[in-house]
Amino acid sequence: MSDDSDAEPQRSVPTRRRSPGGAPTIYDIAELTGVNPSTVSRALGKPGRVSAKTEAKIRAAAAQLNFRVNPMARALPTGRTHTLALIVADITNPLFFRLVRGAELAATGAGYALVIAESQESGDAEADVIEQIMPSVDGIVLATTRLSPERIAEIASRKPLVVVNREVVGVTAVVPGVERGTQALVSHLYEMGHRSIAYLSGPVTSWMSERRWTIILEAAEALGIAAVEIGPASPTLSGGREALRRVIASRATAVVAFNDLMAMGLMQAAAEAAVVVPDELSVAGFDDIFGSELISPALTTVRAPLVEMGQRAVVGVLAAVSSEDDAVSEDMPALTTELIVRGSTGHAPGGPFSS
Amino acid sequence: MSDDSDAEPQRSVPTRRRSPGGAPTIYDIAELTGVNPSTVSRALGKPGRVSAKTEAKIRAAAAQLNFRVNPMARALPTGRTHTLALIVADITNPLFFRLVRGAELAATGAGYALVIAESQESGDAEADVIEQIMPSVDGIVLATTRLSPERIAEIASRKPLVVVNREVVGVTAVVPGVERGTQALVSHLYEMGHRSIAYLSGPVTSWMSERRWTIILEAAEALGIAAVEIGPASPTLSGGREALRRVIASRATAVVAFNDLMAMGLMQAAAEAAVVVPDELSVAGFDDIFGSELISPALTTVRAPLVEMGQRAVVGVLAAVSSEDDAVSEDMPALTTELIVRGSTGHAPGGPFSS
DNA sequence: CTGAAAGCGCTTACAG
DNA sequence: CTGAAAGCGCTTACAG
Repeated sequence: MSDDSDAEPQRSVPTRRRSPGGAPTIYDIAELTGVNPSTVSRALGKPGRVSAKTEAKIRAAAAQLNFRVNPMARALPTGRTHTLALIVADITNPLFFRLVRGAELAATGAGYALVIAESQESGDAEADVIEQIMPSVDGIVLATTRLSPERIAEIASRKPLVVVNREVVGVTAVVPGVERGTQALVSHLYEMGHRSIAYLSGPVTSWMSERRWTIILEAAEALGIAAVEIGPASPTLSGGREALRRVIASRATAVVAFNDLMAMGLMQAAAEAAVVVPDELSVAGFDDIFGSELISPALTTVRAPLVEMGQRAVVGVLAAVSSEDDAVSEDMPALTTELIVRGSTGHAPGGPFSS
Repeated sequence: MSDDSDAEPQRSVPTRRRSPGGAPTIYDIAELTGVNPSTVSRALGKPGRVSAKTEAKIRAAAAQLNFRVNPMARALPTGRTHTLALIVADITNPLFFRLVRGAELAATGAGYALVIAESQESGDAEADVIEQIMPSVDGIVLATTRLSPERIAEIASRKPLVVVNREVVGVTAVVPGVERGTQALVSHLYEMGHRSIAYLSGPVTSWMSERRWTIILEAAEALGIAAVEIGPASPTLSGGREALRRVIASRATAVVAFNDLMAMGLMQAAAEAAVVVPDELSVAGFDDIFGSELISPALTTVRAPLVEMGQRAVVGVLAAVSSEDDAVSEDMPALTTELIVRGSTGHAPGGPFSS
């Protein structure tokens, strides 16, 4: 009686998909193994919640079907997307490469995907980008400079957030100790005979630029030498280039730029203006980005542990994500900075060692 | 009778959330405006499907509640995540900065998020990463070198995919025309008196490395000069450094590296070995990455339009995503490469112009 | 240990 | 133009 036109309506078995998207679901596995979908879910989730035998069957079926849990479907009931956002100001700034790599490593290692978004050095864009990405992620690493502390605190109240290279009250921060490297830099310049140092600052909104200047100022005061702040300027090659004139006018014999990019711009402009580095002007930067070693003379810089900073920022976010506890206590050893002396700094002109 | 212990059980009104996550939902808007949630969904989706009046009310309420559609929830019924993946081999290779920026621009401009994943120059990792990210994205841009054409074609059969800097039958590719810049480079070297050129190749699996070598070989043959391939080598600074010995041994007077990073490594090693560039050895690379201009002497290179390539790759994926049509026809003007002559190439030693 | 049910927040035929 | 319902693929109390 295999008659298709049987009067009796076929019992409507709720044949769950084999979805058009093609991807197998837990229903396929359930069908294949003869268990309930919820059992499949349990077996594939935390182990030990299902008999070893059933679990083995289910895992085998999952493997056979090449099953992957649908992250979207999982995110809905759990509220967990297993995705983190890293917001940077400018993707093309080499500073971010190592930071991104560190964050990537830590995120991937924990089974999280990392969405990288760029705020294009604009405060409004920054806020928009964050607002837009927020619902898709479990937490955020913020490595930008334009947002106000109030906005940041507000975002932190909504999602786990870690800021990099700045401090905001009540928000977890990953900031290397700048003192060590920076003081070493000023001492180094002092020993080379410099008695007047210019600091070329970055964006006004940059907490880190402010911080670096403060330390330079204090170190200069302690040594009894002159220090002057020039800027603010764009934290880019051109920001550095455009500042050369003011640096020269300051009569400082050494200039420390907010970052390596600016320092390099300064050196390029100096070369074009036939100002010899370091004989006539010593130049130093911060971060030790790719290229610092390549430029000629190679750039003296205060190196930051960027890869580790990226990793740590992600670890911090993840800790907040899982503990759901707002109180994120940090017990990790302090991150610090280190002076790398290269050819761009030398004896002060007119001093006892000058040629 | 406001007695809590009222015997009559309270009618369980299905009070829809005001979710713990805090984010407002379309149910909140529906409640606030007195319409059905489905109407809210329609009003906020494609316009014109709801009366202007209702839509206005709904939009006002949405704005008031600061509503953002939950991308996960939307992805489930639609299958669209509004997220794209960009897979790169090595995030710290400056080559990718401009590519990433272009991709970012195009994606963000289209309302898509971009997930960046790194495959760490390993074929297995590459496959894993892709497999893992697949369910979360609507399409993929692949800028890696390790995957076999078969694997790539297989992936392309499952999701919209665009490959960058390589060609795979049946898969949309964004590849700049290498001929122009490369031929110009060989001509330039020829005119400088070079009669023997070495090509330092990248990974064996690199389609683009092969392609560049082919063109150099053909150009050299056409000019009647010698060309030799050295390698394969790692597409990194150290890959370049380690190859110097073999380059010298080849007696070629000019070396063209697979990419700028390798060319720079070669120059660093040359400097350490007191081999003067370009007087004793001319060096050139590909891509014109950040740093090429900074190294001394500055690097002669064949520049690729990386930002535009990134944009175009995303546009290509998006086209496939929306047309759902496998036949992606490309009508865009060809992308091309351009020779940038800088200081690292000069007259061949021993030639009529040599010092 | 396992099944049945409800729900995550949205979309989309299906009626009207 | 709008409402009611079903469903996307998963998770997780609730029973047993």
